[in-house]
Amino acid sequence: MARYNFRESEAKWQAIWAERRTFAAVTDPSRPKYYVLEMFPYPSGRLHVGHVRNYAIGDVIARYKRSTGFNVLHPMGWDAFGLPAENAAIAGHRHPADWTFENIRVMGDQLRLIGLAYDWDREIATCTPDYYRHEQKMFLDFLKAGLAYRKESMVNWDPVENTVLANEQVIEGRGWRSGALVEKRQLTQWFLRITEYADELLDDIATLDRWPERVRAMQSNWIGRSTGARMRFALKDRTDRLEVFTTRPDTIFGASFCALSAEHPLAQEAAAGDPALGEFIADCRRLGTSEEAIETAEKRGYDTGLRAVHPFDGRELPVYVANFVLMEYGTGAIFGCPAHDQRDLDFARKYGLAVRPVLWPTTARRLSDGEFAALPPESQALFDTGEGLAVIGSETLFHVANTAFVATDAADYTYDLGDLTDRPALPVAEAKDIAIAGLAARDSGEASIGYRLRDWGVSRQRYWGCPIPVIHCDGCGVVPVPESDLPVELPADVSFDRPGNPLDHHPTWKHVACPACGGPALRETDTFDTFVESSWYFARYCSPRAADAFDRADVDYWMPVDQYIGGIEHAVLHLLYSRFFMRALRQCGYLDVKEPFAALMTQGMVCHDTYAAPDGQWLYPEEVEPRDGGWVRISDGAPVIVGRTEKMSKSRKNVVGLEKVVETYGADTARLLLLSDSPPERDLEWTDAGIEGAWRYLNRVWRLVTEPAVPLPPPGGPLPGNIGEAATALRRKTHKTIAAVSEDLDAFRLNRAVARIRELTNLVGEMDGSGPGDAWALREALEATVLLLGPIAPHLCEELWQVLGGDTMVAETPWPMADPSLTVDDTVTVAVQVNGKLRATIDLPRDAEAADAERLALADVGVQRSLGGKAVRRVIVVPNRIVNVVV
RNA sequence: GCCCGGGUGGCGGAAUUGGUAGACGCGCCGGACUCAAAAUCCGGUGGUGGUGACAUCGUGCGAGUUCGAGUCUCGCCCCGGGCACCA
Repeated sequence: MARYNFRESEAKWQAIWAERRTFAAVTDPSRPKYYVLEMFPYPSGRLHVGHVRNYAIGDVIARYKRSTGFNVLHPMGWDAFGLPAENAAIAGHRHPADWTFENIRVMGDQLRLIGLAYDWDREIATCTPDYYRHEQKMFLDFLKAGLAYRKESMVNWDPVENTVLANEQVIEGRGWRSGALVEKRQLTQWFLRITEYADELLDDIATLDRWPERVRAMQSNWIGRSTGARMRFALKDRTDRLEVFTTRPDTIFGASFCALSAEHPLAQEAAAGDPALGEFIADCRRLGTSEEAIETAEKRGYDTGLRAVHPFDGRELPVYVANFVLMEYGTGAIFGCPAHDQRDLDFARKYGLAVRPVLWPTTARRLSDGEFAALPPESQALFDTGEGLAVIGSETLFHVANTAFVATDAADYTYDLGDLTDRPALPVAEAKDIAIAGLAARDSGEASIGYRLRDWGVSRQRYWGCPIPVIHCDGCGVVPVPESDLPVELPADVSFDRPGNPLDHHPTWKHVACPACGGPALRETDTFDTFVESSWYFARYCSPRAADAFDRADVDYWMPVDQYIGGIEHAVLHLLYSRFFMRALRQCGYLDVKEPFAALMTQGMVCHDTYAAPDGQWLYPEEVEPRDGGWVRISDGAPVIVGRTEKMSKSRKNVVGLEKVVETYGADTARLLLLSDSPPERDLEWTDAGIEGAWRYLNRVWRLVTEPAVPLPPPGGPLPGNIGEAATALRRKTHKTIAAVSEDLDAFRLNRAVARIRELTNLVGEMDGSGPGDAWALREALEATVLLLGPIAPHLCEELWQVLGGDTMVAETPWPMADPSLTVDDTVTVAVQVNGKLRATIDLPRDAEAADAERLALADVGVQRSLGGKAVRRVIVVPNRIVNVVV
């Protein structure tokens, strides 16, 4: 029995696809386009099977869309700048470029090994000047458009490495590599004005109807728009006023204090005359970022002695510096309303500040004098001090003690303001409007919107990134590099023998003549955050060799990406930055796209069991084997602890090497397992049994095609006149499968598509070929099987297509069409229920009359038995589905 | 705390607009072939009771709507992920 020789076939077809440039995409406005893209990888070393799922999913879609007539763009490239290359340079004394390009070569070969239908002619690497020169030009245009600017900001500074660290690189307050305590340092950095587009980025999420709901929610939360008011409090004995931001202007009558962030200018000023306050502010700074402060979340404050005057009732409110007020949000100052905000209540309880309830649940009612008199004295005391008692319904006491009442839809407003007195069941939104109008009338505030989103800091004190194309001149200030001088290339001769940014240490690179005055000047030595490169690479693929960033005809044709596929870990940053970048580029006239990704699919992780040796060391799967019901280390027979199944990662060593799998089972087998064992968006468990099962199935298909039950007629022959029952059944199954698989692929149900094809295979396997027309039906079924399986197991299917006598490649053969007359059956099996319980099934002609269905159902012996002679009250007939007899 | 997902056999997972729950696969059990094994093929496989046809229970829990609920409504429980002193 011959086995499929995948080694030979896979190499052969990969060579043919490459040689014929089968998957090269050509702009052709006369044809419908389909752009499918998987998030490009960072070339960090080697791929394992877990990395490949993403690409396999995209490949199925690309191949499927191609065969259904779309002009498909499916490119691949490298997100090639980044810190790991520099770390490798420091550790291994290799140049980051060498290290990066070596990894690109290795990983490219790995990707080619699994037969992905990429247009390799469009391959790009973001670390090449050909790529990043355009990014520098974009930056200069952003600068002109006011979308890029410089400002001082706080950064995480590693004093040992002399560099800025990203938040993710700070672990428990220490640098991830040096272990040094990280300092907060004020640095001048470049920012991109993403907040300019905050509203648009938020509102347009509604148009992303083919994005996962959770990604849309995460983006919304990240932008974090909240509407409210800015309001100003006069300060006693001062001429300036204190401005605060609030989302709840309707609770203003409950205000009992104001609070400032430690960084607030007024706090700083007050600290100048109060050393204890200065100490407190320093404390806040220190604890501000530590894990401990966030864990305990203890509210702390310090009275500045300042007094704010309530704009409506003239009460004087103490002004505190409080550790829970953030300078970066709103105005860095708040008013505190303890009765209706939990944080403010916690703070008020700690510092003995008044709690003034001013609105109530609509289900509460205030007490009559008589009821009040009947209350125990301690409750009356609470009410007198404004702590608030009321009755919910007629029973429950409502008492503002340690839980603030936060109304969201409507409330009974009970404070005294000419235009807002005792308004029961007032919608909160309306109350806010009334309060804002009151503020405006007193020149004390107006409606305002706050965002959580901050501008994007893009400066990194790093070598292996895109140089920021500006020059600093003592006389002229910041001078953009003239476009004719682009690209600003990274110098190759750098040294990593001391900490800090090699660009800064380079003897000559940064010394240049000022483009404006010609005098001596210094280049910017910071480079861009690598998220900048990944914010526009997908558009560059449309015209990867164009002299400008984009060829308009190409980018207009191909963009947006029709289907983007990648990990959920990029749900916010990469996707949000890319959405911003398209808008910014549009504003600067580069292209006319707002949303770069029309549809997004976030694939699940590939997981595997973990193995640990007795000493706690992780072991690779190939280092262990099952023995006597347990697991042991192969080298010495030591017992192995099988840990829980986790995402494949090098650190846990629970990875399966790509080459190993491809050598043992072939690329198609690996692809089949990755695509069929779970829905794409869910996690998938890689198991030996799973890969064996996939391998077994492909061999079964191989056998069924190469050794059919009866000799197959030549391809393209006419349907024989005499077709038996078995052949007709197979034909129906074939056409139903074609229809169902097409639907499943359109809906990304790859696992179900595979299940459908397997069903067809099972029926093919049952055919003995003895009936009239069997051979013809078998050929039809096998051809369909090969074409339907083509996107999933492309090498095997090309090989089998040849066996079947195909004169084209599967990759260039149109998707099979289902014959609609064969996708519906003449007879249907209808379930018969008695009182909703299944009692029998009957076969009926399709679309039988309800009366006939009822008659035949009642005639069924099983139905008669369970009726037990009882009178039929009612019969419900759902055509072609069910008959329910009610007794 | 808030926002998203989920909860179905031993396991991964199917199930159209409410209409035969468990497709397909893995595993397991039994059998065929073989000196034996591998590979392959055939049969079985939600629980309980029954020799059996069959009965009965069953989609996290509790109610409800309906001729009929995995699916819809209300109230809970549990798991996973994201966000969070954001005023």
